[in-house]
Amino acid sequence: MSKQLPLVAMDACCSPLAREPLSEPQAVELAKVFKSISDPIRLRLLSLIASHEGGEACVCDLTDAFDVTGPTISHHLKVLRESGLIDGERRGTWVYYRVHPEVLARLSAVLVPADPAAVPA
Amino acid sequence: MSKQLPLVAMDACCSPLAREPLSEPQAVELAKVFKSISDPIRLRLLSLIASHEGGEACVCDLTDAFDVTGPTISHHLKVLRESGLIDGERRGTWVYYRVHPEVLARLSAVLVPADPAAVPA
DNA sequence: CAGTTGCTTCGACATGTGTCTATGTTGACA
DNA sequence: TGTCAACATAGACACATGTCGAAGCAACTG
Repeated sequence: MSKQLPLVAMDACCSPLAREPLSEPQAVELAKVFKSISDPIRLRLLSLIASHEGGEACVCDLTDAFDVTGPTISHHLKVLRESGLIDGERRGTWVYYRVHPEVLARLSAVLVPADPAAVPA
Repeated sequence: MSKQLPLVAMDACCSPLAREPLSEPQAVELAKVFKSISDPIRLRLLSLIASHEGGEACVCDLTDAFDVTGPTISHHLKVLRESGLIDGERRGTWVYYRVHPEVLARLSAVLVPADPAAVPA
């Protein structure tokens, strides 16, 4: 269940996008991660897991929050897993997912604009 | 050339993803913006423009940095434009693009993880 | 005006993506 | 062991997306 990319996207990504031009390999890896959060259901899944009490959520909780079938949720969780954003663990009958905050933090850092005045309070 | 979405994605997006669950409309609008930066060429375009001297770059500069044709670059610039991330202005023969740092800043803010300890120095 | 250059738009095509139903797999429990 | 419930995987299909060549538009230059 801990099958995920080795966070390759994160090798040399912490310099903000607006500070210096991204290299092509950096862009390729970053694009994969951004693609994984460029779907409304995956964004809400990520948000539900990250904001859930205890920092983790059961798949059964997640499935109930959407109008799509179980396999579809399973597919989206797999995409998030393979991008390194979340990880799942089976405990008994249920599977619990939690986010990797470092990955989230690095994505956030990449998008910080060059102009400090543009950063909201 | 200033044809862009009215930044609808930004209506109520500044609360970090990990703080409270995203609403469905919020997720839909955010997903559009993230989708626009989920392509390696668009990420590099954004980075080239944002990090360029004076905060703006000519299309001619951008086209030279890639192995794809002019129409393809034009297409990617349109996608970035329609997501509200950049804006273009014609000055004489050339068209210059610049980023909207507020949009970048808000995307960055949404991705900030809940755990403060996870934010890199 | 005609020609040229910079950039965009159009139309076509191959590939990628989200969704479903059907089927596996894993663990609990009788 | 057999059965049930929770998730995952496989295969299929409609639709979206990235790319190109061809054509259009705008501005400079003779």
